[in-house]
Amino acid sequence: MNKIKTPPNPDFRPLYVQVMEIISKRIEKGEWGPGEVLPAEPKFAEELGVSQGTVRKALDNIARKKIVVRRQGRGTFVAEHSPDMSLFRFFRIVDGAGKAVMPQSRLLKISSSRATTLHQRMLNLQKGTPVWKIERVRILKKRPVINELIVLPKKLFPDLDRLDESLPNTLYDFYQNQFGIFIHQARETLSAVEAEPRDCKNIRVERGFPLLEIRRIAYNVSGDPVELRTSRVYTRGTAYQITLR
Amino acid sequence: MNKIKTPPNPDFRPLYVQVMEIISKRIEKGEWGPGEVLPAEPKFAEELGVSQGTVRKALDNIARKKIVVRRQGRGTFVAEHSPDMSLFRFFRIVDGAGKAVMPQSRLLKISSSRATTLHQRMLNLQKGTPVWKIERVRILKKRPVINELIVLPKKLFPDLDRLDESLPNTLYDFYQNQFGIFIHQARETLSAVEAEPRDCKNIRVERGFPLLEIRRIAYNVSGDPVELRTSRVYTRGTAYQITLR
DNA sequence: TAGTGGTCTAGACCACAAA
DNA sequence: TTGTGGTCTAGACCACTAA
Repeated sequence: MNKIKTPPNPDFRPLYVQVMEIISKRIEKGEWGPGEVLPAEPKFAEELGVSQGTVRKALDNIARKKIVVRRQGRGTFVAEHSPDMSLFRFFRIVDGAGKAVMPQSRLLKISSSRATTLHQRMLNLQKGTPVWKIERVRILKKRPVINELIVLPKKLFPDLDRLDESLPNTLYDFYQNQFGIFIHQARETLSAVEAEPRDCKNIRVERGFPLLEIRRIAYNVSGDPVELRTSRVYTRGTAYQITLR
Repeated sequence: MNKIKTPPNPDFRPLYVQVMEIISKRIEKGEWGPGEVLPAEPKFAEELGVSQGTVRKALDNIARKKIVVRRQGRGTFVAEHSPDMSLFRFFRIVDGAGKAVMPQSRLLKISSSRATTLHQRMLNLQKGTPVWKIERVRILKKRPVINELIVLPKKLFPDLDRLDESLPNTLYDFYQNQFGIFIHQARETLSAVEAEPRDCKNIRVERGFPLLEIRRIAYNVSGDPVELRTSRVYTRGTAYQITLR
């Protein structure tokens, strides 16, 4: 390592920030996969020529960004999705009592298509790039409540259609295990819309009924958009809930 | 200080957590008001009988919770609201381009009332407790887009009606300056609803038009609910946007 | 028992702000 | 110049995990 710790330091950002960047980049490159253990703090300290305290501060910060998980007595691990945590981290739908719920999914169709102008802009794609379209209905207490359309670039999700039988309820652990794509952040844009014919059919409401439309763009660890998801939600007995701090 | 640092430590939580709690409580009690400077790290360290590093860790954590603000070379200050930051922290409405916007407000009415069953449950009040009701319309580019109803316990906001002329656009800095109430957190529940007669009049939509209803409960630093706010938003050219991490 | 992360200390130097 | 928070180090001990 000659990039850091050549006193006087040629890079004027704090050492621990540089260490954060080095380790984050190595995780992004896949040097350690989801769930794998990283070298211990003293190893990093020696390798990078800084004190263990500095490595600790760097790793603590990376852990706060949920890129790694620290476990006392065991080590520091690359974060991974589990069906369980998906529920709380990216899914904000609650029932009438304010409890988080995870509706079951019924897959309608996986089809092959090309990026529209909307997809281009949202997913940062070239015009006409091949994409997958996944249509699902999500069901709560035997009632269909969400009409869901997911758009994915084919390039990142090769042969997705062959896996349609094994498509699980929570997709982000599936993306991680099948395609090595870790969803790290998402931006959601919400509006109120009228039910269209497709909604009427899938979630059994009358034409024009007010639905909550959630448009989500999901990003990987590098900050590139990876998934575009549009959910149209029936909000009688369900709602979208979030805490602002 | 005998609560901490009497080796062997009778309280088995980490020292810095105990220090966090002590300082937080003293802020809650109002020992230092919004914007005021706290004692310096070495002062706290001596007073509490711990090292400066432990105080530092405690204050860093309190700062992450946005209860204090740290300024290099100046000191550590109790957090305060400004009209500017209100925009980004608790107001999630964006325009068509995804830019944060702050609509202007037009006050319709401040009235005196008593807590309904809903208010009781949401604001943790006794039945029939006196409350204020503030009705406002919020305007973006000369178009009314949000119909807003705010419910506040009278006890916490005495003589609010006398201040109706000076009611500003952003209320949380007003609550802080006029009533010493610092809004620290809020929970929002969103659903899609049909426009009611009142909405039709205030934001000029037809009966039944889909609106985004945002129901917000705002909490003070102690975690007690303080404000109940219902906003019904016209979402053509505006939307609710949030980033999940 | 050995190795991991978690806590705590003491002390040094730096960057920044105000008097 | 003084005092603040920010960074960095070195070393100690603790709590937890796995072999």
